Amino acid sequence: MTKERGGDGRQRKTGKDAPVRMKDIARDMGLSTVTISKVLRGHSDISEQTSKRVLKRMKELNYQPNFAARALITGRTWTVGLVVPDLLHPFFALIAKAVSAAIRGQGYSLIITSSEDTPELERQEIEQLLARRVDVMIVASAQRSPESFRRIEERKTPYVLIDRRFPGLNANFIGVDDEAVGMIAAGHLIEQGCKTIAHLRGVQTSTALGRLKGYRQALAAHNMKPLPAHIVSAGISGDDRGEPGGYKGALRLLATTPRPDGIFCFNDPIALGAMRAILEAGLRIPEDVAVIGCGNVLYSGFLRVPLTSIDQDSAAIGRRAAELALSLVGNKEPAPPTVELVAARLVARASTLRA
Amino acid sequence: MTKERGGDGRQRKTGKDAPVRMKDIARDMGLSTVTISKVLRGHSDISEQTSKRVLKRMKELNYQPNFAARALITGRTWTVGLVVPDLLHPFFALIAKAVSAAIRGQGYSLIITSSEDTPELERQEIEQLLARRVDVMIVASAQRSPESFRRIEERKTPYVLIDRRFPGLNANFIGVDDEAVGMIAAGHLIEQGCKTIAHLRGVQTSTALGRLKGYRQALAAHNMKPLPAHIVSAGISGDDRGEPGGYKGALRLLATTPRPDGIFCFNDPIALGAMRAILEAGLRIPEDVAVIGCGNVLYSGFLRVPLTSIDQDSAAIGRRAAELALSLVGNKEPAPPTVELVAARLVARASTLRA
DNA sequence: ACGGGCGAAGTTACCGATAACTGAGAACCA
DNA sequence: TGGTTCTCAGTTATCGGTAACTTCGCCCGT
Repeated sequence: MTKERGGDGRQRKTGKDAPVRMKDIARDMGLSTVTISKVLRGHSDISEQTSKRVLKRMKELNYQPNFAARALITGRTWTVGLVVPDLLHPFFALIAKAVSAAIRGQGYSLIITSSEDTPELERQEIEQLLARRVDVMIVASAQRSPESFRRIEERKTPYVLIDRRFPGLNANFIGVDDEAVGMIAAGHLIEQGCKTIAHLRGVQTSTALGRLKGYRQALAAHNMKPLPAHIVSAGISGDDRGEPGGYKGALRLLATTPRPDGIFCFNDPIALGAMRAILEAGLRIPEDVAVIGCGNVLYSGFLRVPLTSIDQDSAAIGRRAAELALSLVGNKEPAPPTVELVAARLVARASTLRA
Repeated sequence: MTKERGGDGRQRKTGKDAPVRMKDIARDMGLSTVTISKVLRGHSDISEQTSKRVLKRMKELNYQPNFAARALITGRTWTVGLVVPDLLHPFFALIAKAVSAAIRGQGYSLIITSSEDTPELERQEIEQLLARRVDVMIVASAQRSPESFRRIEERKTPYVLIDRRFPGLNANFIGVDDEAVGMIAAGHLIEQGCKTIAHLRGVQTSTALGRLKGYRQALAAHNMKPLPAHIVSAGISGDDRGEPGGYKGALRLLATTPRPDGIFCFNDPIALGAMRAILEAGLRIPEDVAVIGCGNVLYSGFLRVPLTSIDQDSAAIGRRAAELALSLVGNKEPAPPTVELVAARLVARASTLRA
């Protein structure tokens, strides 16, 4: 009648090697499981001698704690979730890399998901991460509204927004000062002697709006005012961003009168498309039209015309976001939100230097 | 004396909302926990009527199973581990994106780690993934020897190698036929009239060796034989790959006599560096030196000289690897290894077209 | 001598699910 | 009518850890 299931009767010498458990070590050393557990967690209850012996035996047996069991009782999964719009975009790839590096060695693992710039998909991915009970989330959101984040807050999972933020959502945020970005970019074009400066803007995100605002401010400071036709969106609904969007947008800009002699592009892929349109139209960069991008993440120096860009230091964004995220784990009370803007800086190249 | 811990006395109406558990639903409906569990798993034990009611209530309460608890008893974590040498390299970024897309909606999550092209770091990352009991691993390895993989096999965790493989390791593999890549690339240069074809090779990996072999074969087929000085490694020990390695390597090649009039580069970043060196030396591409890369992952069409490259269809590699990986989960006996090579194809651009 | 305090380890209950078995009726069958 | 099958659900024992107590000596002070 004796039930002989795994629990005790497990064979440990047959080479079947199911992973070693605390129970195995405990029996092996004539101690209780709890003692082993305490040693592992550096509990003060244990004599130094016992502790050393146990640690030694753990090494020998190559013991690895079972994350699932631990998570079940402690509620912590030692997992960080990262949601980005597109892993292929170097800006986000670099952030992912930086986050990964920052949590490495802290015992955390990183679940990375891509929303493909689709709000609905992003919502689902966030639900998945919540279901997995990640300890904290880092999100570069493609949402239009902050609703999903209310959900995260309900679940009391801390999170950090990066790159894009939401008006009215008082959340942790790491990113650049997009207004400054817009001002630097437009200001640079003005310095280079551009008289008619257009903006190939992004879709309705805080980054796009901020850069637009900065662009307007820079122009206003020099008594310039953009024509409505000189502010064109590179893609309407997420279907047409990046290079193709830049190409089409630039075509529209080139058809206006007066034709712009400088274009500030929301990001580098868009700038790439814009440059293609400009060159195909038989115009010269930067003599006829100067182009500046944003992100500085492409092999910008190797392009047909090396592209001037605003560097956002995405590695720093990723690193700081990870550090902030880890600091939030395990807090009883939600800490007051931290907002941190990293510095943006101009990297001037041939596409704007009219020397 | 009655212990009143979480178990039963949990308050569910206070807005404290700890996640809903099976137990909550069970009590709510006057059923047992097990019944709920069976419904969730589509057990045939349950009447359609009960099943529907339970499912409905689950939806209403937004029930989400606790992965940790499930993993603890079933041994499955519904987690896939992906190890790549560098997330920033578009080739691997695209693979990550494809893997992510392929497992999306299958209930799996993806833990992505980067080895930074360091064998020791990769070993550690693999250990982490094993400790987390991922269901299956996909690895683009930076190892020199297949030792770490023996470890994975000991643990009976299935895995799929991508891109790089190991002689003597009979494992699942998805990648390109590197010999074919080398032959196509060198063959193309020959067709374009190059007489002296050099190779900027990669470090000691199966990919580098395969491409080198294909390169030699293509030359041999045309009675050409490369000078030893015309085969240069773009980086010795993982410290100097990519663009800088290509630059330095090309400088060495340009100093040889006879000077090569065609260079087959191990990958696109290396080709970029090589082109920089060539242009800086006052030579023309492709008239003086034709350059071909491999990967076709950069914005190759937008470069100063648009780069001819061998497309490896990395999206397909990622997708197939993910499909294969998922098919391995839960198999009792390790299935005989699957090896699958995706087709490589030439994308000719200005850097080789001598019209 | 005796209660108190302390160091070091053990007991017990539980985290939230699932595997494996048990049980109560209803339907079926000879 | 008694036995056999089905149906549909419930009981019980884990999974591998951890939190919160409890226990057992032993040294101390009064």
